[in-house]
Amino acid sequence: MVARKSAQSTSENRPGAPTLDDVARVSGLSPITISRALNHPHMVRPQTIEKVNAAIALTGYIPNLLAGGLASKRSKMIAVAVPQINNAMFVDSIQALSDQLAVYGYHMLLCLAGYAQQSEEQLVSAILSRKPDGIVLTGINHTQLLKKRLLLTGVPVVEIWDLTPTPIDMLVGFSHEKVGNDIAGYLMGKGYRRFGMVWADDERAEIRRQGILAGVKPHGITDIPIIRVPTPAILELGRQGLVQLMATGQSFDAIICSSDALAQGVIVEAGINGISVPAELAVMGFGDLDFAHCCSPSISTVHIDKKAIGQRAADILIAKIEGRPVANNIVDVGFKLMARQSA
Amino acid sequence: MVARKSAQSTSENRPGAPTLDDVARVSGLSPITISRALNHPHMVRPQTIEKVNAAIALTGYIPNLLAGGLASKRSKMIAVAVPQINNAMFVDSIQALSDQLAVYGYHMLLCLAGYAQQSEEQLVSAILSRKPDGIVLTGINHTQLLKKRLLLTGVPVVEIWDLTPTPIDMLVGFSHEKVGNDIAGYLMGKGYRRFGMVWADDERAEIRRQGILAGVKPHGITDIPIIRVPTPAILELGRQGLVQLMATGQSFDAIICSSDALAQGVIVEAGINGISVPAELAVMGFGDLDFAHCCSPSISTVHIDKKAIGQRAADILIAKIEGRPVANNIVDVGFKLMARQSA
DNA sequence: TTGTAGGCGTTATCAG
DNA sequence: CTGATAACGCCTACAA
Repeated sequence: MVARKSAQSTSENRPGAPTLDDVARVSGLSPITISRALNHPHMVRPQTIEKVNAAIALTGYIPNLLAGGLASKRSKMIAVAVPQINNAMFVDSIQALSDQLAVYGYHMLLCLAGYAQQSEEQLVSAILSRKPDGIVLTGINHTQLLKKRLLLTGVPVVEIWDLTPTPIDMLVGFSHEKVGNDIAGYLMGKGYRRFGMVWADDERAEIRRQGILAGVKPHGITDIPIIRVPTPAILELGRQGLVQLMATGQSFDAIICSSDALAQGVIVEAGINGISVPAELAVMGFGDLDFAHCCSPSISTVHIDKKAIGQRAADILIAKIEGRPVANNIVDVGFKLMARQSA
Repeated sequence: MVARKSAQSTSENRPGAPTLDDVARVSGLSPITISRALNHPHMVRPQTIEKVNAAIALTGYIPNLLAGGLASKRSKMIAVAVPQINNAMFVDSIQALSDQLAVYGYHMLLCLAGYAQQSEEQLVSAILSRKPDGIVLTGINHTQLLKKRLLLTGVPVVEIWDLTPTPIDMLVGFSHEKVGNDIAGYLMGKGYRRFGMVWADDERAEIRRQGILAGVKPHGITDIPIIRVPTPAILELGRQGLVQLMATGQSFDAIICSSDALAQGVIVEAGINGISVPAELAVMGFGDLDFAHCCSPSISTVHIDKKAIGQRAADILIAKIEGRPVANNIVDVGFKLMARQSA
């Protein structure tokens, strides 16, 4: 305790991690110059940058984005709220979104409602504390309070996986009602009339169902027997769905499912019961999940460009954040009905 | 412009969002009391808390966790690095991890290496700037520099989905080598000898392969024909895999796949070619994905408690962060071979 | 149980 | 192109 070793240039005697000041001291420059070298290199002479890099390597400096974000009011972070990720539908969009955000230098704070069923409202409120530069929300149904809060803070918001002329801010998705209409039209065109449904408990699936009902109504069909299943929709539930439909004693010539996994389950169950698909029973899916095109029989379904949803969402969100013009705040990525073997 | 309305008590004339000071002013308390009411309610009188809540509601105050984190050195954020999320294996673990983190009041920064193939090292370095309170890493293979960095910063780390006696810090996973051994033992026990493999290009899958090879070696089998496929492993690749294996002209009695999706593909392809499973060809998967138990034939596979991995990882990580004792820094969740119809 | 003083690490602003 | 100064919003001491 008598004589302390003379403090070395860097941080010999300091406990915490090296800071901008340490780098400044080592390089003989001022802190702000280090900051600029890192964030606005074009404002600094090349040889100065080299000095800075050397000092950074020497000190092992890691920037503190909490401090940076506090000072600059930009966190370079995007919050993404999804109901659940173990739903095959969303995963590809999230992956693409994350990839594209990375391109722009942003990180993703992923918030899952999860089993705890924390409401989206609470979730987003909590997230706002992190000061994300932008927010991605799933769907277009949000509480009034949430919308108000979002509008109040002014954070750029992109809603995905649905369509409305009046998004909170921006939107990338497609019309589930139209999907339903097209499915109805396709199956009617093929001559099917005795429909049954195996349907996940999901708000967008419900809109597709309405679209289907609207599509078959002109043909005198006013009701379709339906078995509802919980999310995430998995093969097993499809099997159970068909069993339950058959137990009603009615006869069917086409089963419409709210997702490909359910359709696959219906097909498996049909196979076990000696019902040939599509000869005796047609099966229609949704989503064009990776297995749909190469099952046997391949599944007739609706293709969604899930990757595009994530990518475009990142594009317009970051554009807005960085002040670049956004051509269109509503992006309809559409969909494509894939006529395959099962229906 | 002549006379400005007299400034109202809250923020009428202030541009930014309301801060702790605003709440303090409105409630007639000091900022620190507001802070405590929010973060350490037990240190504040109930009626004071009510006053605070009223003021918060009035002002529409949203805490700023960037500032809070900077001051307290705790960000309440966990960074999670996963190679890709559109890999059915990881999704359930991530969901469970996120759910459990939410229980403890932490948010998840999800970082995907993604298609850009940004190295994990760069990824984690970038992440450290956000000052996460903890980090979850996939697997146990990391560069020396990364390990050193992590050790240096002292952030608690949990590695998941693999096993080693020498983790960086903590670990939740299982032995892929043992899985391989057990698969070999099971199939040998069933009398299969002419093996073929359809295998994803993945480091953990490779370890399982080594385990299988080690397991069959005592029986005089020194090599197994293999078709390698890229990740993510999907049904289609399984089909192609079987086609390619058959094209070699060799005969097989059991196809071992690195994942259930591939196994499903092999089964589909076999079915199309009139090869009966398992009578003429056995098929083994891995992962026990949701569809494995209810396909037809059901898939013999290895069950991993994916949810437990995420949950336990959250548990020990948060325990360590919050200074609670961690009974064991290595958690082996094990696995279970599921003997079903396909093999 | 509540308040005061000071600092967390960075960047905006303005000056040179 | 570089630097000095003053925030950014909150929390950890310590004191009352």
